[in-house]
Amino acid sequence: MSETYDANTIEQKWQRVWDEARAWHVDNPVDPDTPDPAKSYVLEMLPYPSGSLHLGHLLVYTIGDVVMRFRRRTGLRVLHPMGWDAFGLPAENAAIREGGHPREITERNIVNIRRSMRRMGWWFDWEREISTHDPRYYRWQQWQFLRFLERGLAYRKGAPVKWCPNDQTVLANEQVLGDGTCERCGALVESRVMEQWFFRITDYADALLDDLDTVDWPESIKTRQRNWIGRSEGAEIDFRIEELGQDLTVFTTRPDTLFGATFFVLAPEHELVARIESEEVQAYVRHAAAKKTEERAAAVEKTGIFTDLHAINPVNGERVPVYVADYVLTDYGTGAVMAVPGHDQRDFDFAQAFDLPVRQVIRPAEGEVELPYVSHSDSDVLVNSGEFDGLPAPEGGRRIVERLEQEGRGRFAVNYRLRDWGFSRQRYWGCPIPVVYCDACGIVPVPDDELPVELPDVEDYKPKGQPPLAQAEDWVRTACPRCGGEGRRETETMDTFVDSSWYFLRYCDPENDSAPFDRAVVDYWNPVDLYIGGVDHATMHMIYARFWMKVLNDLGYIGFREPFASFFSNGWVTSGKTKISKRSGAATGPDEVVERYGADSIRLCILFLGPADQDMEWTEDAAEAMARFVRRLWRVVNEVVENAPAGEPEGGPLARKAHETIAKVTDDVGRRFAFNTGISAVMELANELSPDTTGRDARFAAETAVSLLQPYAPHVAEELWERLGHERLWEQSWPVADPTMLQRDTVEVVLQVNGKLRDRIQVPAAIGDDELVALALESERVRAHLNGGEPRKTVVVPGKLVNFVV
RNA sequence: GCCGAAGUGGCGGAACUGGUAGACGCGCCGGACUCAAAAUCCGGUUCCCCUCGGGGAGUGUGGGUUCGAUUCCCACCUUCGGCACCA
Repeated sequence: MSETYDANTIEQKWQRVWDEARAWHVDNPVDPDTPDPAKSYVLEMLPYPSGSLHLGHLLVYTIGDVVMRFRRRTGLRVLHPMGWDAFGLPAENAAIREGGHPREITERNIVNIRRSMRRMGWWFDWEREISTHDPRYYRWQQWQFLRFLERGLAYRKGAPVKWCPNDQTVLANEQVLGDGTCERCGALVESRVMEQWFFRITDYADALLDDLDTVDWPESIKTRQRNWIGRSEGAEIDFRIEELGQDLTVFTTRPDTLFGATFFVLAPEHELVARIESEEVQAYVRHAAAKKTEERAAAVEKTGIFTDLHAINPVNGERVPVYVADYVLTDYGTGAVMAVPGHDQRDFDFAQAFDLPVRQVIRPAEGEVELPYVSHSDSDVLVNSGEFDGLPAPEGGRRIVERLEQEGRGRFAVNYRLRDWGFSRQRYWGCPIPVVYCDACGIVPVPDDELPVELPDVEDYKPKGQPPLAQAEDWVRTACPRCGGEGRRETETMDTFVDSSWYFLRYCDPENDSAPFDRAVVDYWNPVDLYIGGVDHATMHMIYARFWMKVLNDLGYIGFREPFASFFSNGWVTSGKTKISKRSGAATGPDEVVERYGADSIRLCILFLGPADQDMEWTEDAAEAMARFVRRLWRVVNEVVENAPAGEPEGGPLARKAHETIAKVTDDVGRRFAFNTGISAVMELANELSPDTTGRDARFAAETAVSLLQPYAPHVAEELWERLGHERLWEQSWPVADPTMLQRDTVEVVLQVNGKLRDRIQVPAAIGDDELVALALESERVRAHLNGGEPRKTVVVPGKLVNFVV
């Protein structure tokens, strides 16, 4: 009897061995200019270094580790790095709350998490580790920002921004939740106009949309990005405001309804509205602007006010009243709409409330409908539309725009939901923006040779109207790089999404101190072959990173346009019905469960819970079950070592089963990412082994099970491999199923009558159809169900079944 | 409203291109070992009926295609997710 299984001892032993061998490291190629079909870049989204690992981390990094180990053993050269998304609010808030410097808190967390990661047996190339708060990293981010600035891709403008009164910072639209609260702290978000830094991501809207066709991502993720970009085709139409003698442009996707425009509406935030002198109008605007966006959206009753202005419909010269109403959104289109109450529910509601005319201009080819008629089909025709009457609606719309185009009063246009990316933050713990404000020269970039602009220490991280960096007076006051006069540094910092837009390039060349990276090395490894992470980053992070790559490509720094060739989106891990995330905190600490069950069992557990791309509920029962399996495997393999001789397998049933398992696991892990069924297959093979299984096939089956389990449970696999008399399993080629072993001499054939299973018989695999049918008809059970009659029809699936139809 | 994904035992889930539905695991039941318990091992476990040979039903619902449908088609219901007063 061998000693009992002790996870901790074994796991620590092998982790030492791997570290000594630097088994997790991969060198850059000697000749990066030669493309290498055997290279593979496997990357998981880098973690935010909060206090400790959570269950979500357990899943992502275990998936990545399993894929990486599998790919290595199939002969690929795999890059699998790790780094820290170290800047950001949580560390800063912790510093405000508990004192201390965000840097100290962050670096302490990094030490903890790195230790936990090694404890899990995850192989990351620690010689490539980076952290976004390291000046050696953000220096090159500043450098890239300056390149963007030179091309006008980074710019400053006053814009209404979402302002979190609690965090005292601007939020991206994406960081405001659906109920109008702050993603981070839950406070109600307000609207403010501020000078902000923006990246011109909207220039890339079409490229971001089109290039989705070139990547291998789940369709649902692509759809989310498409929704996010929100492209709609339509037309811009100029309405002359009679009293001001000025044109106002509206965007519409329904130019075919232009003749039905019976009034005109401006959003309260529209710049024209501010110039209206009427006290009544201004009172309404104040009232409307004070309302929260979501209240406005929820309101069924339309409110608004007449402005005394009139707009001239360019298509028919009609003079229609101009209203201000909060049902028109400032964020979409131009913030002004032509209202077509006959064919839009919102406009209709407003017309009813304000007693405005409703005109039908679209009619279904057959029959009448009640207004508003908002659905549309290709068979609809235009009515009450002058010379365009009788045209099918889509064509009519086109013709209307074409005519307006000739007259210079309209044009075909595309509108996007996507806004430019506002990336400045009024917070301390972020990458400084390397510009200087000079009264004489304006915005002056910091010269490349003065980078990095290092983040100075400040007394207090709490923003009080102005960014915390403003306190560092000595740092803020600096000579203007252009004229040498008095200048002031930018005190805002970059959104952390900038940090994560290019980190995967830096891993390729982390030590480079003359450039962000060497182009040849980056082009060798990239694009990332498999990116793994949560759906929560499907829009923001993954759109920003795609944008960044397109810009770098346009500027000639990289040779590709898409960062992530394929993407695996892992599910949410919940525990006790609460989401495990950095916000809600982990209910069960992974560190404790690892202590209790061992890393191998936990790795198996998190993957066995269910399909890795679906949400799953963490239970300790599963950890218990996996620990039981590992112990059983341990015992059984040790028994095999004692009882079963080594040598060529004999090709019996056990060897065959082993080969079948190889085929199954290879497919599950290598192609389908079905980690749970891969584990099941190994368990099934292990179930065939028992204390009294002997013979060379038993030995072979045990070796196969251990070898196949290695990506999942690397420590115990390595230990058992050694006990089976071999060395360095991690360097062994992945086993290949022998096709001849997958074929059987005899096969079980199912016999059906009218599609119902009636019997099973063993027949030679090579049997002919006629012979098989003859054998099938000998079955008593089949004959009983044929009731002595002859089958009307016989279907034979060779090697599988015979179906008699009566 | 539009778009996307999914509905299978008591539970998590399997079934890759239409071919033995319920792999693997949990839980439960029975047994072995034990003074006892834990641990471990062996057997059983979709439901209903049964004369213990079997028989019938069954993958959200209703239709369809097919010798045969969890898988394909149509309609519907439910759940989850994304987008949305988008003019």
